[in-house]
Amino acid sequence: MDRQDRIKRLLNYKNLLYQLQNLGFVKVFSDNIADALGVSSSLVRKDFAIFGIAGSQKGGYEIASILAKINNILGKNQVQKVILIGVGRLGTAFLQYGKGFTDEGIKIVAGFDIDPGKIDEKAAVPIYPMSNLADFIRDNDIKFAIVTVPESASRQVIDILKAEKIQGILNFTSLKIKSTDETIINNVNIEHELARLIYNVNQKNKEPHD
Amino acid sequence: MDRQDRIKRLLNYKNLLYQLQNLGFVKVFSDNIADALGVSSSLVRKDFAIFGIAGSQKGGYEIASILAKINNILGKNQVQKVILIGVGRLGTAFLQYGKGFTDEGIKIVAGFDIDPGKIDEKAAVPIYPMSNLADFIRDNDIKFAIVTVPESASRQVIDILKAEKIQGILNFTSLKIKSTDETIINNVNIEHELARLIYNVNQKNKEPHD
DNA sequence: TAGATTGTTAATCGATTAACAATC
DNA sequence: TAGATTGTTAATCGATTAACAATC
Repeated sequence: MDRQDRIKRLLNYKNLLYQLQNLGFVKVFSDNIADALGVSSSLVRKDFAIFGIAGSQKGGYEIASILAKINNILGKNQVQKVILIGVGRLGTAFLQYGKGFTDEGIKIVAGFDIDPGKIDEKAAVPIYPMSNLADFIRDNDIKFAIVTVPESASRQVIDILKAEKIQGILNFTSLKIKSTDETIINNVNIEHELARLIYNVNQKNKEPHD
Repeated sequence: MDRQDRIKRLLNYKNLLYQLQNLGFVKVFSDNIADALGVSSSLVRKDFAIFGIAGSQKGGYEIASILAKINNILGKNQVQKVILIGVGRLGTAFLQYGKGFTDEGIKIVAGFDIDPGKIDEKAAVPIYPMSNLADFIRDNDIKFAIVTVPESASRQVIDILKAEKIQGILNFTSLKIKSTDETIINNVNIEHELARLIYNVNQKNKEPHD
């Protein structure tokens, strides 16, 4: 979990700065960012220094130029095509979400499912049968996939994606899959997020000083 | 992000051990767990030591007893009641998911929405209007909430939850909200997870040694 | 016993923080 | 100028790892 924290903070900086920009702000100090996000100002400056974001001792950092830099770091200049495997409840939610992802320079270009009842090749985001998956990835040069299949299908689907040289997988199944040299896998386990929240609250309630 | 990593690993140990148990395994070595999850065996033993899980130099660790201990640590002996605010696509997905959460000792007991069309007080998990929220929390002694409302409603909903003394919030809106002394907030930002995955892949592709 | 694994200590590593000189 | 903030260095902190004695 080395320097993933730094990129996580970078994404948080981006969100905050867009909000400030909407409020009409032009410049911001590291101290304000620190307060808003609950980190230290040293860390904000250190992060900015590492990502090559420069400020001035006069007016702090210019929001527009930080955002330009961050978007550049994130490669938002070009839209990233993503496919989604498993058009269940969760998968459908992501397909419908659409706009939000577009803001991040991300576009879900197709969904795939084994259930023939789910297929809809004419939809805004077309849903194809699994048999089309390999060809679609190759024909459209897809590098990223979101996996929202049931746990029982998880391993098999991910093996197919690896075989087709998908480079990045966002895995929502409860099976934690390790990254390989070829494919980076980001496991998101919503049950675990909830379990951890509950643990942290229970832990806090145990503390004597209330 | 101090010792949250340790509890995250604990949840991963739990999942793996249940799978091993299904396979008929009774005992396991720290080295096997380490290989399966991509961590070092020292770290597995250190984690176990810290959580009070003991093994033997003969046959390693007994799976059943690790699981009992982990479930005890996670407080799974008693079911945790959770409410969900915002019955949109994502919220519905979680409501339908049900079973998965039950396995974790978590039960979503009600949903809430401002849209009168969403209200369904007779459903398996009843959906109530927002006006019922405060009373429901008090009458049922609710400590945890999942927030899946649109970003525009996010701040307002979370303020209400805080006012009603909700102790833990799992926040899926893109607004990162800080925890307070009273309320722990776990922010899950799916756009960010995807953006980070893409960043990591692009970063890897940049490396000279391929 | 010989071999292998746990449990634990000390060393390492890296991230965060504190502090302050440089700068506007 | 005086005051305030950045950029950066050194100190701190804590988590991970390596190593090995104790143990089965």
